[in-house]
Amino acid sequence: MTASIKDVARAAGVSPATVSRALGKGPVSEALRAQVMEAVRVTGYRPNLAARRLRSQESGTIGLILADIGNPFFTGVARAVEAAAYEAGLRVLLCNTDEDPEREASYLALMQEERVTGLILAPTRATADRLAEAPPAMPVVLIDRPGPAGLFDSVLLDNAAASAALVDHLVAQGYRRIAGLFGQTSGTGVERAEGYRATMARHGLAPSWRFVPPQAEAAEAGFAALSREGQPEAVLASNSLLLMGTLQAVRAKGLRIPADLALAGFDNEPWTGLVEPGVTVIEQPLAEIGRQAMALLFERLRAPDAPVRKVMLSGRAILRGSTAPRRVLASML
Amino acid sequence: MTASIKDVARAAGVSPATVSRALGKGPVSEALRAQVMEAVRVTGYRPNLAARRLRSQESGTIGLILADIGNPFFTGVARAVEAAAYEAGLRVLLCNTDEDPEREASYLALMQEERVTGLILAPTRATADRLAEAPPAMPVVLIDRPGPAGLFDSVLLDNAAASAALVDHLVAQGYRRIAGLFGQTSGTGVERAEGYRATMARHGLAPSWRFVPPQAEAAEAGFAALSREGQPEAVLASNSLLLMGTLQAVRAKGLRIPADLALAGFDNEPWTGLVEPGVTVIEQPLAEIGRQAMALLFERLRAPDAPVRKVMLSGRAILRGSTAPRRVLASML
DNA sequence: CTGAAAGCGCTTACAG
DNA sequence: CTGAAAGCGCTTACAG
Repeated sequence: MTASIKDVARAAGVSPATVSRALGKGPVSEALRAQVMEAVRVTGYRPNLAARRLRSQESGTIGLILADIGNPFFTGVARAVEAAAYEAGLRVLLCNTDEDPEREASYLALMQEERVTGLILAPTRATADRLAEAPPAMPVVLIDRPGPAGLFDSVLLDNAAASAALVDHLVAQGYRRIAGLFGQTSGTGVERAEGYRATMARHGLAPSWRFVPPQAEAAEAGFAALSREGQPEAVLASNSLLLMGTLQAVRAKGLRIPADLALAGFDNEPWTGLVEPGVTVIEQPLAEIGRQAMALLFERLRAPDAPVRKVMLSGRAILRGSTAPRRVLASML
Repeated sequence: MTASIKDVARAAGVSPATVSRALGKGPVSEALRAQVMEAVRVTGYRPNLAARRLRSQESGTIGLILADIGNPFFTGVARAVEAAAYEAGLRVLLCNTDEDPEREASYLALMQEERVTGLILAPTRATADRLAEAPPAMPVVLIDRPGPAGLFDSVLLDNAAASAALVDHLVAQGYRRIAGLFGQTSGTGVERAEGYRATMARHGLAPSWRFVPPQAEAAEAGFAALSREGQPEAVLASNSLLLMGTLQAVRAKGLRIPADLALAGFDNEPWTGLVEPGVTVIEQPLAEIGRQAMALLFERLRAPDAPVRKVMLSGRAILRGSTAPRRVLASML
């Protein structure tokens, strides 16, 4: 089979301990180190990580559990996490739950079995609740989605402020009947819905909203349901999948944007700037979320008993044609 | 720290061997199994995968090395691979190279060190070439991109046929000056370019193309370069990032599609159907690519010496407004 | 069916 | 700086 450290030792005429030291940080004379390197080359030796981890009791791995690998928000965050981990000499074990609490539980168990050094997690609401009862054995940083209050370090967007900014903008542009579609599986959806409702109330407007599964098809159905309650003048969608689904529904019904319906949402994906008109969105600082999550994790590893920290990042509104000022008269074709 | 199998054995009043058997497939009496399960519950025991792998000499893991986790093509394939692996009781170790041969080499080394059971890989051209000299120690299946001929199982799109279909369609719609932008890092880009050139020749048309890095920004620059050689009537882009970059360049120049320029490319991403007009694309069977890759891997594990197999899948052309028939007269605003 | 023992491939005190 | 020995937490022939 594959060469082991013993084979290398034999080829180099040294002990296995010396091979281990030469490959690691131990003190070895230059002469022996060279012999060992040559023997490594000749034998094609590759260390066995399972053995190394078992012996050293260090996995050298960060776990990253995300809700949807197909969502550019999460891939953007994953990139940043991986870059920071790589710099620190750590590996990333990436898992995708598809918003399924059962898969989340299964991956949480896996992370324990892998004895990962730390865990970065974007939990569904169901898992966020359970996290308090059965906290993982390693440090955890929550990203994008809130967990049980005060128990875990977290990096979150200021969702209430972001929703408020969108509603304020729509109101300023002349829209009043503003409806909302929010993801039902995440605490983030709840926070954005709260921000929406509070801001509508502040403006003295009646809210009209639905919680739906975070998928484009669900948004189409949700939009149809909202429309049956009275055609809205504008729709706010709490993530890019819902935004896309809403746009598809709008196109299917032949509605014009923004003349018949204004549209705003979250995540500045390339397509939101390519459709006509462009869609107004809240841009999230993906890379910063990933970096901050790793920073919190490292600090937690250094100081396990430090107080729990919550990092709140602000989104940035990107205003486009989908929320142009409302024309009260019927628009002229 | 965490409980080990010894702790469970002590709590259950049995030997570690019995615990191991109760948790695995070994023969254990129902009574002892129940005792063990209760002890597992009490101690909160989770098996240590590093120890299990070291002892059993089985990683239970498939490696998946992809060129770009941000490309929906690859996330789609990854989903299918993970689903098939999960069904087989295997884990997936997912790595993202960002088209960087150095990172590819580093991840190939990692896969050896993890002793993964098998490897699914979408290599850059640079790595594909090197694969012949230093073949990995485990079975390898290439996806999306060709490798050294006849050495590895592979699942590929029929790229020449797909390019030909797009060129034939453009020609049938009345376009003649058809330019091409192709990704330079992958063998796929080369195959699509070949198909483009051969089909242009078959129609007696002069080809005009550029190889560019597979990024939207590079496509904008590449499109500018092509335009300097004479404004094309149509552009073919060999993947969705290049397609998006071309569309952005077209928008920036104020060109109308298809009146000033027809556009066609690869990958049926949602945005290609949402922009106006929709963009004609070749849809790839993402899930099928992932499934076939896993199937080839399993067969290879079962029969290491079976002949090398190459699975060729066909794309499906989705025709949209971006390639509507050419109007020879200046279009009327 | 069950237990005692060996050993997977490493790293790391312990001596020298 | 170097080597012999122990041991990380499991699984698996080997006996019984």
